[in-house]
Amino acid sequence: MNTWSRFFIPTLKESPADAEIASHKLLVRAGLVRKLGGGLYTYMPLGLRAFRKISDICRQELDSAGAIELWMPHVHPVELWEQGPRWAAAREIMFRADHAGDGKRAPKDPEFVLGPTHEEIITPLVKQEISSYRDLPKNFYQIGTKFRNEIRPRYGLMRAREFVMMDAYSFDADDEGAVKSYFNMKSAYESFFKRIGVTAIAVEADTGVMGGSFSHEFMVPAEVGDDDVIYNETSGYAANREKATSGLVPADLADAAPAGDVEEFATPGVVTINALSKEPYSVPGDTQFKTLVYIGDDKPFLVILRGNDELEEAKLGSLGFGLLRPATPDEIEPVLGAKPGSLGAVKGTIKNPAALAGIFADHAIRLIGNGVTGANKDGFHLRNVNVARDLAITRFGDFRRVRAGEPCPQCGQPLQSKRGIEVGHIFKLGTKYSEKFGAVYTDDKKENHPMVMGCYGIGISRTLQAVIEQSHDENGIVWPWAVAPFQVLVCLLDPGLPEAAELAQKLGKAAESAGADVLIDDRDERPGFKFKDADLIGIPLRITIGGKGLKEGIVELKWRAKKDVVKIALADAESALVAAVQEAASQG
RNA sequence: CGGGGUGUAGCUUAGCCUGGUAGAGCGCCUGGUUUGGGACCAGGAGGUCGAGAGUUCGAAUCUCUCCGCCCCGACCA
Repeated sequence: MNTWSRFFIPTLKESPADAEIASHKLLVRAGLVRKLGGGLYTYMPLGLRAFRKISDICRQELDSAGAIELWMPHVHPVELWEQGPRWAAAREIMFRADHAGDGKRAPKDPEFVLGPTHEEIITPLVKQEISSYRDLPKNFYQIGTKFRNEIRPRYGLMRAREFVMMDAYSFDADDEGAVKSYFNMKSAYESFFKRIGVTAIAVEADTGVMGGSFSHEFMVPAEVGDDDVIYNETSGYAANREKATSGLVPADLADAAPAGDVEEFATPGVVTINALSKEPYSVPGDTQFKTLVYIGDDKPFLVILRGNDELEEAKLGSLGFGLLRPATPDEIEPVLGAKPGSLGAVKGTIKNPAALAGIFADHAIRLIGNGVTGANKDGFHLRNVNVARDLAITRFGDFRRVRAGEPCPQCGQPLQSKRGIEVGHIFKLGTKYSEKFGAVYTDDKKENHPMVMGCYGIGISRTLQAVIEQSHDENGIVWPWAVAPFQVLVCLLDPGLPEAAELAQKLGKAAESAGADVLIDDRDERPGFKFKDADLIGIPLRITIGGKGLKEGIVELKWRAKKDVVKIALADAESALVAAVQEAASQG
């Protein structure tokens, strides 16, 4: 049994200056982690215990879902990444793992990188090992360290450079199987989050640099989250804002007839939607066309939105470019013939249309019908611009950012929005990686097919912090039973009293045999000090043994999550403690 | 990488504007008094003031460069 004096829990009265949010402060104050550098943390003994609880439960849930654990290297030969489908985008967040010396080896490009995830490793492995439909499906997973050179590490473990992730990769013979694997993992995730006592909701998500066809994120609702979840309680619709759609544009909307000929008018000095909406022009934002210029794999392209809509940059991913960025004014003028502020996509006004990779319009501009846009001539705009007649659109798509209050795409009721922490992600990848790496199998008709993949991640270290963010009060952490580093704290107020110390041992052992992890606070400290520490580190069940209580013939039982203290006669202490442990364990 | 901030003992910080002996609280060590919600008294250890250069008789303080860290933006588990 662990005693506090022998264990190591360096608690702090004050919050470290560099911690901003509650969970980060508590991680440090409760002695769970210590910082080495930006985004680099040591898991202290107590923190490691909670961390292990989470990863063990994760492992159990994946095992019972039929996934198979393995362990892949963290150091990767760079060639695998160069061969993979996303090297251009992925290399920006990857650490190089060059040799540290300088003399012996000829300087050249990095030979090794540190793994940010393992598609590029597992796919060649499976190509090598599996070639028959008889060996499919398979789902491999590991729980290990990942390295990402985040531009901005943040909030402690929330976005770290080195972090621990469960990553799984499924391989199926066909699409139907892949969908089955996908939903199998989705339900494994759901039971995982339920077991660790975390509210995490699955939302539709963008596939990002991963590629693939569809995807869900698991979000822990929290003010400090980095993501916006757009949802509607009636229909159950929930999506990351990057992916969210709305019912703003009716499916049966007819294109407006032209309202008249296109006319040019002078707008000297007007370079914003807002300026054009004011006197003397008074063109409302929702009747203006906004023309944005982006560079996709070195070629410019246009995106057209309603004037008062914002571009949801992630949605440009559907266009299939590898690298995307906004164009600079210097890049825009030679192509369109004007500076930003007077841009448009009206046929015949674009200076060098051949240079464009395409003109992509958001569906919502069809609501405008006839509107105003830039003339591609500095200081001039065009009116009576008709969507169907005048704009040189390559194709329509969903590019705008959805706002709260717009109609839900499923039920039409207003959408709502809240912040969330992304703790898990599942992707149906398709054959993107298997084709690239030649992971094919032979079916029962002797035909070869690429395997259909899925990939799955849970940020274990991030989840640890999300638990704290979701479960704390002004005094400290309130651990859910299943992930608490210890579940029972025996608070020994008078460790010098032999009968008290003896009782602590006896009750501790009883709780242990009932299945709890027990910590005895045997330190020679004042009671108030020990209670403060107990609240801070958040052990769910506290049993207090003190000289005073012993004289009265009682011990005290207190749940961290509750206010009241229950006094229990000495004779009943053991059975009451065991019953409490069993009850907590059964409720999870 | 752009914008903003910050760096003084293990932690939280004062001092910087207006240059002149580095100070406090917590924590730590010793002794004593205390002991049911972060005790008190006395004594003590602990600081290249992020690094380098410059200005100056003299720099924590002023100037420049670099570095670290934090926050806002884009990326992600």
